[in-house]
Amino acid sequence: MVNFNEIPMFANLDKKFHKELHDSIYMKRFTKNSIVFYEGDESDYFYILLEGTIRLFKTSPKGSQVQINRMKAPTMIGEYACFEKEPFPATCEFITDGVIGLLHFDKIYKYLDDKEFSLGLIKSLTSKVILLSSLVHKETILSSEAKVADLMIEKISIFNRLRNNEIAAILNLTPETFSRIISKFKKESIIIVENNKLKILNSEALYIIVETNTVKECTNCIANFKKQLQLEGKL
Amino acid sequence: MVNFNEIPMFANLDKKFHKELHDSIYMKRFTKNSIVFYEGDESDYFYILLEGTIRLFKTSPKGSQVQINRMKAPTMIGEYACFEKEPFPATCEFITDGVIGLLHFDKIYKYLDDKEFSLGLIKSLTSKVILLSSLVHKETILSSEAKVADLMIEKISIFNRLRNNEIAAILNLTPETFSRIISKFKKESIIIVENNKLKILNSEALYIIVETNTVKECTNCIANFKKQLQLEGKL
DNA sequence: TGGAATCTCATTAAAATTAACCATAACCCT
DNA sequence: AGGGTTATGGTTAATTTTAATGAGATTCCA
Repeated sequence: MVNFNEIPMFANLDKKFHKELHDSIYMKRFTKNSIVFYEGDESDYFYILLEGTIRLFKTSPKGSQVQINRMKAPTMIGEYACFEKEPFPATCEFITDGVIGLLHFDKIYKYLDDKEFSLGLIKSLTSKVILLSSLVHKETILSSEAKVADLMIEKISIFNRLRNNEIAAILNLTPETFSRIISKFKKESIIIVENNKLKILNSEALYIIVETNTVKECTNCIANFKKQLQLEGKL
Repeated sequence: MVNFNEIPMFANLDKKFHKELHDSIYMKRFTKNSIVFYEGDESDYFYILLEGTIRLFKTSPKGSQVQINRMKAPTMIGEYACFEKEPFPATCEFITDGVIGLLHFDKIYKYLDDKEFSLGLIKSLTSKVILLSSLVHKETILSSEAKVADLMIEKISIFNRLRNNEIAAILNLTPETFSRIISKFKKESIIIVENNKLKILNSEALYIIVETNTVKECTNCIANFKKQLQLEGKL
């Protein structure tokens, strides 16, 4: 049973449409790792993620995956592709089990008479633009180190929730590169791991990394060296 | 004098609004190379490009520019940033002389009552999503060679209209890399330049480059070598 | 008006950088 | 113990950076 009040786009849609929505929406259940649609597919349906988490990714000719983003229910997927009658630019895969609601484009068109619905759709689209534009920023401006530093600043919780493999995928880095960067940050005393929780010791350094795209080799080396000498009573 | 019928978003807006638009729009003239707004600026105004051509680009910490796209009048610029109250993700610079119309966000909000206007705005947003998603594709999936090949397939005219410098900027390549790729394509007899016009000799090869991301080193070398030998009568 | 000086753009080569790729070892946990 | 995960070393590929050069155009001024 779908509660449209929970879905931002439909929440403010005139209630008279809700009954009709219930009748015209087609529900489909997916298991973990199953594919909702492939990059290049076309569709006349809106995909509404009602339950679970999905990820969108592109596949390069060599087979490597570039992750666009992860999305949690409730949200709309690929609505612009439908509006523009364009093929999906990415593959959609479930990370968990979940449910997708399918709604034919023709229905949507009718709802645009409702200002609140239009506004909801516009909001949904603008948030996609923001998302893509931040992706462009990450992929074109930030170096690998800056990507990691940026994620630490923005969403430190991810580092304690997900495996390093998955974080690397989110950042479109190889696990090796990611691991090396983490090691480097530890060596620089920018971060530390205490009882399996990552803690930021020097957030100033992280900001500098994001802004300049580089970690100065051994920022704290001299300071550490002095401390070492002090401990040994030589200073 | 602005003709709103020429601007897709306003064209279908109820005519009763046109008079009001004329009164509330603030026109600003720009010269070539002047900046409309900088990456990070915020604004409560819609920017409507009425005359001329602009380009949007990001600047990396090292000072290099990543071009997002070029746009010709008439079009809307950065409408999503305004909707989301987000800073502009890129700098906007005039390539030619031109005119921008500024319209306060509050006005826009009112026009959303008009379904055609909403739809126009939605269209404008979806086209931005498509644009960004194709940019993501170019920057994350395509190799340098594939980028050039792709542009040759999609818009050969650009190669005869713009300087190599500018084409390189559009593709976010250094002029050197771009030049090398062009030389390579010539050597591979994929393209040829006749009276300053670039012509594609082997479009099949271009498609293969885009799909596989690589030019097989000297695809035609063996064939050419055989031909050479035949000409010399040694075969 | 001719020609030197200056600029811009294009090309080429060599060096440096970044991050992926490959292989292998270490590490955990259940 | 063994599979998934993480770490690390060595190598390679792609592209940028730096530098040098050339080819046209433009300016400037005697």
